[in-house]
Amino acid sequence: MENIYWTIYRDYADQIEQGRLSPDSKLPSENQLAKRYGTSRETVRKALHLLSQNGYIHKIKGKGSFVLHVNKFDFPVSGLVSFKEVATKSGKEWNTDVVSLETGKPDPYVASQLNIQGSEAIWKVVRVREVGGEKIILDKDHFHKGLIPPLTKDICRESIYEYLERSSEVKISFAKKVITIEGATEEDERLLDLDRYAMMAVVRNYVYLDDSTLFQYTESRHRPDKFRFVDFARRY
Amino acid sequence: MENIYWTIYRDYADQIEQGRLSPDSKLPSENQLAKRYGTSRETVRKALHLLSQNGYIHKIKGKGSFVLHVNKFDFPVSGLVSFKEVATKSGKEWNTDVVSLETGKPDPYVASQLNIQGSEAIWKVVRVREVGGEKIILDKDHFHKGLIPPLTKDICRESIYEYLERSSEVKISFAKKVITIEGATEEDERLLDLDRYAMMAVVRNYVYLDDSTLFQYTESRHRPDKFRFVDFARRY
DNA sequence: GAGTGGTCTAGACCACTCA
DNA sequence: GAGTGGTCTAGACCACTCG
Repeated sequence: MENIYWTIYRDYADQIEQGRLSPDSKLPSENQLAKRYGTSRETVRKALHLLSQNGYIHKIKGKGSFVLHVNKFDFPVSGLVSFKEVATKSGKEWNTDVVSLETGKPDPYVASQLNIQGSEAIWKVVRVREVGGEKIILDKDHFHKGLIPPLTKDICRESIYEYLERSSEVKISFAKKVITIEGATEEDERLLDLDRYAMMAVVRNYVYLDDSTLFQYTESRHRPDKFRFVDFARRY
Repeated sequence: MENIYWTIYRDYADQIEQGRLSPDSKLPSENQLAKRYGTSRETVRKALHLLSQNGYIHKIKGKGSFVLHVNKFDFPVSGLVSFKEVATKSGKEWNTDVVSLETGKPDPYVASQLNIQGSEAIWKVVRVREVGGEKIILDKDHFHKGLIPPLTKDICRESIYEYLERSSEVKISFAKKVITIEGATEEDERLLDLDRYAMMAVVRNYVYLDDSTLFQYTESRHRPDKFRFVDFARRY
């Protein structure tokens, strides 16, 4: 139940994702929705605004709200979605191999990325992502040790995000992604099925908590032929 | 003046961009802002929500709204910003060379991307972007001819977006970007300073109008060492 | 003219933080 | 307990679309 606007948002986001509402079809008007959910029009508008921001619908003044053509299975979808969420949605066979899970002092580069001073310890997780039988993505995660509950290999094999969200001590708030293209390293070649590719798509992810402290730095290295990033943007 | 919430948004976005409000500093409370702008709290909240979505500020319940560390000069900033906007903000010396500007029938690939049927004509613009003396980006723009006012080489050398926004017949609403990495083509090699690079970062941009018709398809091909894409995302 | 979404108001109650 | 942001309400007026 929770928030009314969130309920409305989920209702329609789910219907659109599952194709039960087809593209170009018209949503009920804001007044109708307000009556149906027993709430005020402004609350309905909050939900529709969210749907619009996330590329589910499009609103036209004087006409109504319409379902957009959503390309499902875009990888990775823009935003803060975890590998597991994306992989399971895509329906492809996938697997995560935890190469290493250790705790200790960060090397200087990571320390600077995480704004770490002095002798603070971190969790360092290295994972290889296998999709369709090929080792394609190398994920190197770094967390402030003091900020999260203890990790295990089993948790890393599933989804660290799901674990953190459930354990609820930690609230993820926002993130910044930087995408660049860089030469493959010796490590990439050793751990992945690189074929002849010499370059990698590198996504650096900086994740912040609710109180705006930086708590995670992740480097996600993708084989270029399998890399695809989708971004939906709206003018105001 | 226009909308109140837009005025408030611009006021603070400008102050933060120009560094007149330093990171971590606290904004006035929503009630104070409502008084100061002679408006209601909900309207102030709309402006703050926009600032928050765009990565300018961060709101903490019970405490207030705080300025985030904005990395200026990130190229390209997430969203619908044109090359000219980004280039001028970065302060680097830049130049646009209009390789060709023609109108006619699209080839089959572009026609399918633009959802063109039958004998509709398009504008096709090919531009080379030079930054710091190097030809780095190849932009191939395609517009439905019937949807926009006529283009000239001079307009293409400046900013097509500025021109379209001023001419006001056309209202850009939302866009979808897809980033992939692909092999360099013979055309890339001929028109750009590619050095030894064999791959390109390709950004396909699908731009829609207010009535949700697709009106532009652009392929933006970047030399990999100069490519950088930044995305700011928020959990709700 | 009826219906739609866009903006705005003046309140209300809540959960949270901090002194 | 005073102040903060988060949610919600029940209205209002406007600009726009369409028959």
